[in-house]
Amino acid sequence: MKRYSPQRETILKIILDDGTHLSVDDIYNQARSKMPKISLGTVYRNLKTLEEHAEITQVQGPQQVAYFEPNRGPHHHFICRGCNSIRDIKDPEIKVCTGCISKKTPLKIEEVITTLYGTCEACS
Amino acid sequence: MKRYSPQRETILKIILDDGTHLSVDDIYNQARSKMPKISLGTVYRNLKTLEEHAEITQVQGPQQVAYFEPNRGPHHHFICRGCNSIRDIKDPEIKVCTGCISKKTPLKIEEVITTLYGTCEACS
DNA sequence: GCAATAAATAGTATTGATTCCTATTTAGAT
DNA sequence: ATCTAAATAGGAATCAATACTATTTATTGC
Ligand SMILES: [Mn+2]
Ligand SMILES: [Mn+2]
Ligand SMILES: [Zn+2]
Ligand SMILES: [Zn+2]
Repeated sequence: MKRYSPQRETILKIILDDGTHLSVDDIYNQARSKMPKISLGTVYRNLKTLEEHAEITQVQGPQQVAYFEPNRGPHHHFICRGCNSIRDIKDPEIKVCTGCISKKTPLKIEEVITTLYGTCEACS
Repeated sequence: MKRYSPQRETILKIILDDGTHLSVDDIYNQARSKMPKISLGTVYRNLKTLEEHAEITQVQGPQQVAYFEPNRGPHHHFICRGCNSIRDIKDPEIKVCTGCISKKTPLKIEEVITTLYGTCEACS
């Protein structure tokens, strides 16, 4: 982190306190209630910086919209096609054998993202 | 398919003939070389229709860009972070135990999408 | 403390993929 | 041949994200 700023602290705190998956707009609105003059560009810039420093993680939600959550180790996501809600899946059944794949291709695999789509209880 | 149109046939043929993963712009440009007056809106509309009728599949590429390919059964994708190229991964090692998960959650899982990110040979 | 300076910000404009709108054309049915 | 719902071309609008820029602010060295 190159420099400290109250805006960055505010944004990080919002994400840590919430603990779930927040859209940029969620974060922007919450931040504005604390710092009315904060700009949307600042939110985007800091989200990027915080992600680069591994303090938060970006999750690609439905319709290409980004969501952010605190870094809490590798896990997967379930996205409800009814209400677009996102929730964590920690089930270790979802495990990809990266090593096995690596032996068979000349590709360097750096990350594997598995996302489950379906219908949540509320939308059933 | 509600109705036939030469535009739709042209678009489908481009995707079937190519066989790889084409961006909307790729498809639009190829289509224009055959039908100079075709509009971008028509390309988007038909891609959506063709996908709804399961003749093609949409792949979500990097940076919110959609790619399309012929329907050729379930498989996964590798996306190179260097050149943004997409390629198929058919390795059966990538297999998620949907049944196992289903037993543990009240969520209805309808689709599991696994995407691998990394660096291709050319970009290494 | 006090400049110097590099980083960060607010506000605004711009981009770029996708969708929407509407008058016109067209494929398929009777 | 006529009718009508579906599809089209062309353009405007949307919307998340980024870029730009003048101004503010945190940090470093005196
Ligand atoms: Mn999560
Ligand atoms: Mn594919
Ligand atoms: Zn739901
Ligand atoms: Zn590459």
